[in-house]
Amino acid sequence: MKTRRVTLVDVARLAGVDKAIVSRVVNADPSLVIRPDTRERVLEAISNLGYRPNVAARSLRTAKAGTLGLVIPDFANPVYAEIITGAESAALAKGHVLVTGSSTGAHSSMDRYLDLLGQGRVDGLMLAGPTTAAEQQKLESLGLPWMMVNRRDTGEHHRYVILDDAQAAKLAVEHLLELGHRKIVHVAGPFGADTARRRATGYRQAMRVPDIPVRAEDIARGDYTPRGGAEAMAELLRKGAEPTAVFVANVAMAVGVLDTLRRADLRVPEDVSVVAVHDLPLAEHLVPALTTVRMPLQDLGARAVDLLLASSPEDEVAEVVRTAMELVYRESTAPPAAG
Amino acid sequence: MKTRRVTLVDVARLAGVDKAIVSRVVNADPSLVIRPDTRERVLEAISNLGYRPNVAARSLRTAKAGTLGLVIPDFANPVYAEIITGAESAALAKGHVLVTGSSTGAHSSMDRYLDLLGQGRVDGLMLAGPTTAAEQQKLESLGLPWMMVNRRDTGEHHRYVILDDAQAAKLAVEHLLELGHRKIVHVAGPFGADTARRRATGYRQAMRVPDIPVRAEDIARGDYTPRGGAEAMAELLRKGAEPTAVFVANVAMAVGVLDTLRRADLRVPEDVSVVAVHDLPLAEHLVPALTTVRMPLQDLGARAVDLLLASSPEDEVAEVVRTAMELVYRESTAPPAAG
DNA sequence: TAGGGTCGGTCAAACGATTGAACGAGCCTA
DNA sequence: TAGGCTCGTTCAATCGTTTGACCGACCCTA
Repeated sequence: MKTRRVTLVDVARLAGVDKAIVSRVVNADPSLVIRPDTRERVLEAISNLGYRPNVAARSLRTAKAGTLGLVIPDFANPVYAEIITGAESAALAKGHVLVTGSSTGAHSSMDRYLDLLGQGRVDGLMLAGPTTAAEQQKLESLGLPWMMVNRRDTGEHHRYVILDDAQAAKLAVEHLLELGHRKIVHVAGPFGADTARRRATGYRQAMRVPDIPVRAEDIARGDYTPRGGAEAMAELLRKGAEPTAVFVANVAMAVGVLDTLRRADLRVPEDVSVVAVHDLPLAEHLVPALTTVRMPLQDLGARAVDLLLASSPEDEVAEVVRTAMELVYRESTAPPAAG
Repeated sequence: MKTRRVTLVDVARLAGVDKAIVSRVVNADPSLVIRPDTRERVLEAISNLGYRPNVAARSLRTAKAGTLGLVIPDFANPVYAEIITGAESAALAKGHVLVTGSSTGAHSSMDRYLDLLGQGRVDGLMLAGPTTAAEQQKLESLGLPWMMVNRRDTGEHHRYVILDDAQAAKLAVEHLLELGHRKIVHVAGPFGADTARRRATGYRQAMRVPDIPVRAEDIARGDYTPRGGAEAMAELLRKGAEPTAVFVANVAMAVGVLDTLRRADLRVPEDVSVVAVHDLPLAEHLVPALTTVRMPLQDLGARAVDLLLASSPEDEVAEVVRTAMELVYRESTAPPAAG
């Protein structure tokens, strides 16, 4: 019972019109003038036969795939889950399908993807996470619009969308300042990540307002992982800093920071307050529940899609998404102990 | 500088051969007999021009998209992240691209996806997570091979791949038994989830070996969320069960279980041991670090892809992936307190 | 009644790759 | 030297849609 797939021609035959008519009806071509009853016949034929346009043929003809690509480092990282969610939603709203791939799996890599995507599989490409200059070079050569998401690209020709990380950091630090903290240290992210650099800048800026000096030993760097956070916190304690509060550059490191503080018999928030960027679902279930700054990561993903669809390969794109950020006040922050 | 895209014809012209030759070289057609120097010329032309086959044209001709679809409920759930990772890796290994979509977003739904996928966008479809009978009906009508992943489908015509959930449950409960526990209760998953039912069955089976009776009040049901787990645990305590150990059907609920135990001033593992299925990255960072049973979720995703690619729409597919499972012994389980 | 406008369609040429069939040039054999 | 075989390559139809160009019928107007 090998039912051949239904094509435009089948519909046209059933409706007694030319396939061109059917095509224009399907695509709501504004230049089409048609009698209501003819349109009715066509629509009926479509639904009777269960016609669905063949995407390959359409793509071939129009040179548009109706698909966008998003490459992330790792599906297991919840930060990317939010970006994906936002991007998918925006893509669907514009009638596009989103292909999300990870660049760190056993069989995957940027290169592998660029090969597989070939020509005409996607209309544009978004890269979240680290990318080498060589890869950016290769991207340019594809002739596709592309964009870095949550990372500034290097190079003179800019194509990126990022969030206002400095502002997020400020919100976090201001929260600590308002609670009365003055000895506030910072567990920063890796030097290579520009998000980490912007958050560190925001920390410094916020500390400047009440004119609290930030010494070198008030900042330690981790690699955005729990272990990295634990080590960075340990380093801060070892250096003799006796903070009443810690601003941590991401939640993964905050997990490690809490571990280290627990081992050092420092209670959170009684002895030390902890606040981190950004508000992952996980934050609520840590012990104590973590105070965070929620960043608009879904908006970031959505905005990337919109910009991508609106841009040509030659365009310059550089945007900072400034949707409101919010401090989520939970149990890990409190006023410093008196005295 | 609108450089026209490079096609087979361009390559053929440069190499001084017919485009048929180029096509066969690109696809490594075994029926092709060709002089080594000709092949060399072709390959050189390909690389000089940077030729990449047009996917749409190829799909149109071959009626194969080279793409598989995977629909999950939610990107933020780390369980699906593992399935995706496995599926992506297997798809790439077979030269296919994986399109992953979520069915619960603002603009997405099963239906929306089925429409968007149209005809010829994917060669097969995998559904992880709940699906209605109506949706299964619609899937059948697409004429595509499809498959439920980590869920048994209803209906007489089976298409599913699942894991051995009962075995996972047994491993967890046996671990508790070996530690010396006998008062072991179960926080089960929602009735609608067949994974939950299989895990409950495994719990009962394991308890039968040492002939420990399982009473109705030894099992409470949650909805696979932290809150659900917390409530189920509270219910168990209220019912007067004085367990020395809890087997929890998933990690999300275990988070809630730990909360409830903490609130009830029961120490873990001194007063109550807790073990859960499956080993998410998160488990290691809970307080105390959670003992779990690691299930081969990546294998599940990979196997689904392999089966999908090997099956026709009419085939029956029903497989239980039995890759070894492993108990991950952490801090939340210990022998029961003496006396 | 010739000329010009709508209306309501039809025609046919792309888009780029795949693939069965055909074909010419050598060479071998009888 | 004709016929057949192998080798290496070319020919051309085909996949299903899109879309600019064209066309016939009808009505209106001068």
